[in-house]
Amino acid sequence: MPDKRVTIKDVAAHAGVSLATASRALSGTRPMSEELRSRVMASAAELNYQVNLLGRALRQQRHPVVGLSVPDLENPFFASLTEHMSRTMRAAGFELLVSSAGGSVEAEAEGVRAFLGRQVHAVVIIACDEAQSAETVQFASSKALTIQFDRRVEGAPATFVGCDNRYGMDLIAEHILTTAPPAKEVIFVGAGAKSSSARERLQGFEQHFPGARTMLGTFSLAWGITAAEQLIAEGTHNATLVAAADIIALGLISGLRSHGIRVPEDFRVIGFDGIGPAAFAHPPLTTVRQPVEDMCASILDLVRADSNDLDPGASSPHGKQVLHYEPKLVCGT
Amino acid sequence: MPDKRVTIKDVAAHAGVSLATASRALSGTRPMSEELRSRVMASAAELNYQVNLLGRALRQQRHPVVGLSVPDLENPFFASLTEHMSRTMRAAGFELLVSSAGGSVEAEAEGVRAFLGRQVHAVVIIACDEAQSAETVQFASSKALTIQFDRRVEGAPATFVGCDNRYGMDLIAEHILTTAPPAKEVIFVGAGAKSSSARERLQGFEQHFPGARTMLGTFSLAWGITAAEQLIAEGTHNATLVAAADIIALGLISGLRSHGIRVPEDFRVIGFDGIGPAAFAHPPLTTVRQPVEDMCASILDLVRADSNDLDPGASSPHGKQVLHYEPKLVCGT
DNA sequence: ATGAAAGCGCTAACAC
DNA sequence: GTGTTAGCGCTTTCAT
Repeated sequence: MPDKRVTIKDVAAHAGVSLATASRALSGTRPMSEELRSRVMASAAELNYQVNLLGRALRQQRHPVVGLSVPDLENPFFASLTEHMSRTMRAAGFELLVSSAGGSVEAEAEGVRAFLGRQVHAVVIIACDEAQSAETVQFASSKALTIQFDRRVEGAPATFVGCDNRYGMDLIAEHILTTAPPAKEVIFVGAGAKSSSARERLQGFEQHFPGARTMLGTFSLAWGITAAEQLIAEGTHNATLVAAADIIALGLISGLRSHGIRVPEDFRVIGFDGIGPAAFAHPPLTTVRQPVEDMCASILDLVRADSNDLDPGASSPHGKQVLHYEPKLVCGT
Repeated sequence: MPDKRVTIKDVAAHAGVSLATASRALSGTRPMSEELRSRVMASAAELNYQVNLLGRALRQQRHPVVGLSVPDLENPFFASLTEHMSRTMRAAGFELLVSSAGGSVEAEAEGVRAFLGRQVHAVVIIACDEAQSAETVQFASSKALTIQFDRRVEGAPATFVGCDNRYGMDLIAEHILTTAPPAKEVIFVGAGAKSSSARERLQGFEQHFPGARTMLGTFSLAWGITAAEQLIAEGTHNATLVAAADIIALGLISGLRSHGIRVPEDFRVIGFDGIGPAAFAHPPLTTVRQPVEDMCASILDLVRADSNDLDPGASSPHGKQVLHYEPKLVCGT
């Protein structure tokens, strides 16, 4: 049964001091006599006092809260990004609000609106849809520091932090060309062009393998399985499959093996992202690992820079920046 | 570049009405002339006005926000629970705040404190540690409606919503005894007793297979792989492995197969939870699926009941309740 | 139907 | 070093 609400007023009364003194004691922002301070702290503890951050934020006109919008937490890559962001922000004294769009742009918009209504210091958004999320990113940018993460939308004036997908494909192409039998067919199993990452990876692939076959679905295990079955039904043998994401690659492997096809003997499968389970696959998946830690650190820097910006909009260039991080090849096979 | 802050005062001034009128027009809480209302709405739109939820919450002394604390988002079962909670709450008009503890009870405590400071209507917590999280649950209970989800701590006066782990083990035992060759050794691969779910599943197993071997690690893919390697190193052949979670089961399969061992021919593996990837394994993992949707709906009911409770603590019994949901066997093999 | 004003909990000027 | 007070943005009596 929750306590009756206890405010700083109650603490002050209990300690026999003024509100200001109680506030100063609790936030430790001003020097004061040790005797009073400890008396206030004792009262606070006794009354089970907990600061009301709403009141504080309203008064201070700022609070250390960052909102993160992700497309879908069932996708392990996004779950991992969220976990890393959570750690990074917490360590730096920022609270992280998370909203999962569950694949819906409407839900995404609603989540971001809620962030802004809650006066978050910054919005970090992994956009659901390259086209349809643009409005949401635009809107967020008009209200708070907004950072696009991993996926970019068209023409929004918000800084982007993500990995260099083209370069990642360069690494994969190089790996294939230096290790695979040249006769082997190379097939791209990607996702529809609803996100910049899907598009860039596809384009990167096409640049290296012009005319090669491409199959597009969604970033999901299910699509990988479906694609595998399609390939089997068509009688495809012995190909190198380049997946646009580890989750698709794992689906491919699962789908191939369930039909008795050997990986990597019959089919070779290569992933992208570097999620945990990829390393544990049998054999370990060859993939391109995104430098998630570096990207999170970069976002923190941006948030901090804006935080220190006492004259907002003056010194810091709020223009669009693009911060690309280099992924690294992780050879499994 | 963010706008200068625009408040309801600006809207009122722009529309040439009082603050009260502007507020009523925007929240639609009172009847008023259509002409004024539309004028206010137009001004709000023109000024790109966005309500400040901090001010509203402070004034109303409540807001429709629920905090969810999870142990670790890299665990796909928790990611899935989070995704489901997000959908459920959003659909019901509640905003969901998510905090991931990343396995640390300190981080968990910090996250929950932040929730409470933010005056959340309810706290839903999947406790990290059966013993060490007790204090945090206790504390949350003293400040807001608190619901324990999936994992329970010792002696906290907070309602619990989760699946009936003992019953789940009954189902698994029955399945094994009716389908496996009796000679096959049965081994439990679980997690240390840091959570109630780990403990209950272990106890459920021991009840059906007294004296059977048990191996305890963590709820992770890595532990499943390690356990598999340990079994192989010992020369174990042909056993039925009961994993305490799908994620462990998937690790076991991966570990076994990487040494050329066939599943399910040589070893049979059974999981628990019913996460998505389990269904896509090859062959599909036999597991016990938790009724996640029902559990989320149940939590929503509890939150709503408390929400409607205008005289808090009077009608609703804020005592400890235990709501068990029945898992269902999903046969993969 | 509309406006004036109080006040949610908190902190930061400003007095003393 | 401590107290008094204004006010952050909002809703909601209470008047009119």
